[in-house]
Formats: sequence, structure tokens, C-alpha cells
Amino acid sequence: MPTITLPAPADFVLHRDVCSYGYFLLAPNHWDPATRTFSRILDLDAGPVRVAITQPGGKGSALRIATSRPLAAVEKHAARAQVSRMLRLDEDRDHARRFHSLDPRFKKLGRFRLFRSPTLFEDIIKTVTSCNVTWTSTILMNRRLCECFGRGGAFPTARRLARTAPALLRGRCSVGYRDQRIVELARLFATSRSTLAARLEDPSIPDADIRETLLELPGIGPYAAANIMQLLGRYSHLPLDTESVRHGKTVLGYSGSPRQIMKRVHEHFAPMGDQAFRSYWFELWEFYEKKHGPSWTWQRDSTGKMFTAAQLSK
DNA sequence: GGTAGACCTGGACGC
DNA sequence: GCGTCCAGGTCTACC
Repeated sequence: MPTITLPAPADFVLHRDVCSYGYFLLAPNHWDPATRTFSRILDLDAGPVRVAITQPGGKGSALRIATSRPLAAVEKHAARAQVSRMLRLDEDRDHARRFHSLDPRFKKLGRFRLFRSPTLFEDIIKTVTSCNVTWTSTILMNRRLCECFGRGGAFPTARRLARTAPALLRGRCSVGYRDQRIVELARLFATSRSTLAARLEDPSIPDADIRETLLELPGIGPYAAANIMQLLGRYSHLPLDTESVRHGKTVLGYSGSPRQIMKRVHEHFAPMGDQAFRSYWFELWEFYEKKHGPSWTWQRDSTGKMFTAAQLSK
């Protein structure tokens, strides 16, 4: 099998940094706990390719990317770029230092990277499919999106979804009333990619302006906007949802209405400033891992389907 | 600015 | 196997 290599930052640990956010459990992503291999289909210009990523040399060593077919030089470049985005290889020691100086609890484990998708569009659609549904439905929607509309099992591109009838999307992928919103989002990214995506990924634009832009998009409310912001590497806002309320009650000991608890959770993490989300998230993640063991041991079809609090309470 | 109700689906539950 | 209820953010209408 053809392979390419990708240098990793000195503190990078594949199993820890892949299994750091729920999206590693969503199609087309696949994590094999037994071999500690991350695999998925990437959609490259010349066609889809399956990649299987390992880190044979352990912490800080280069990543080995096995590909299902030989790649031309330009494709290797594109594959490396997509993998780098997914694994946040651009976040280096300075990011870790900044976060761990504010919240030293996670320094020993070295946690600060959060897994994301190879493209911003996939991150946004994954966020939309996680709104107002249980986690098992999110899993199902993403699987069907890849099966029905992705080239060779890849996540569908904006261009593909932009020319999909909403009713077809609903019928095949069980996305419900999100059908129209997903198609509208796809059209925005397919037709104005150069402006919208570039704006959202422009680090020189202040958080408040990015948030405002996100809130104008169909299907994106306060929760989704904050989540997309962390996926963009902006950690100042908290995506507060029912999980946050559960966390506020059970871990932080708050009581009151969901609204009151959310407000207190927000205030609790406010001192972390631009690192608030990382502090919040890894505290939440630690809670899940106490219940189910390290996230890199979770089986996609068992633990991976029921790690959230709603399932835990049953 | 705050709030009630509709939007869909899968899963749990009772019969 | 069927019907009912519930969980889950966003959006719109209304106060």
C-alpha cells in the first residue's frame, strides 16, 4: 500500500489528539482502538482516497499515512493539508503553553488539541446535524450523508449538496427539517467559497464579527455558532446545550432552571478568557472518560454511541 | 429583549 | 406491532 509521511509537532500523540472531540466517531471517520489507526475517505480533486493514519514512532514522531491508491504530487499536498487541518498540526507549543498556564489540570495529559474535520464545510454540517437531536441520530445522519452523497464514501462536498433536492436529503438521510438549511448552507459554500469560507477562516477578524457572520447563516444559532468557532480555533465562546446543564448540575453542583445553570456555567469559565472552551471541554471529556475509560479505547458501535450524559442517565 | 410553540426523528415504553 | 411520549437547538411570531 502506498504511503506518505507527515511530520508532527513534538507533543503530538495520535490516539490522544484524534480522540479528543466527538466528531472522531462520526462518518466517514473511523478509529480502530486495537491498532490505534485513524482512517477515513478524503475527497481529492482527482477522486476519493482512503487514508489510514498511524504514528509508529509514538509521541512527536512523523505520521504514516497509507493511501488506497498512489497519489500524484499535487494530491499528496492536498491530502497532507486536509490531515493537518483535522489533527490541528498547526497548533504548536505556544498554544499548549497558553492553555496550560490558564488551566494546568490538563498539562500532565498534554491535552489541548481538539479533533475536527478536513474542511470547514464538513465541520459546519456536522454541527448542524448535532443540533436538536440525540447523539445516535447525529451518527446516523452523518453515515447516510456519506453513503448517499459522498464520492466513494467521503463526506459530501458543498457542490454536491448544493444541487441536491431538500426532500431527497430528508428522505435518504433522516435530516428532517434541517434539509432546506443544509442545502442553503451548501449553496453558500459552493457559490461564494472564496468570500464566506475565507472570511470565516481569516484569523485577523475579531471573534465578535465571526460570531455575527455565523449567526446569519441558516440553521446556525448561538450553540452552533460557538461550536463552529472552536472548530475554527477560536475558544472564547461556550456552546452551551443540555450537556452543559447536566455538567453544571452534576459536576459543578449548580441548581436552578436550565437557563440559570447555563448562565452559571458561562460565568464559571469566563475567567479562562480566550481558552474558555478548551477548559470547559476537557473537563466534560474527563467526565466521560471516568465513566467509560480513555476515549481512544471506545468502540464506535458501543461506547461511541452512548457516551453522552443523556445516555449515561439511563 | 424575552418567551411560547412548531419543527422532525429515533428510541424507550406500555399495551 | 402499534401508539404515545420524550429529548434535542433553531426559528418565528408575539408580547
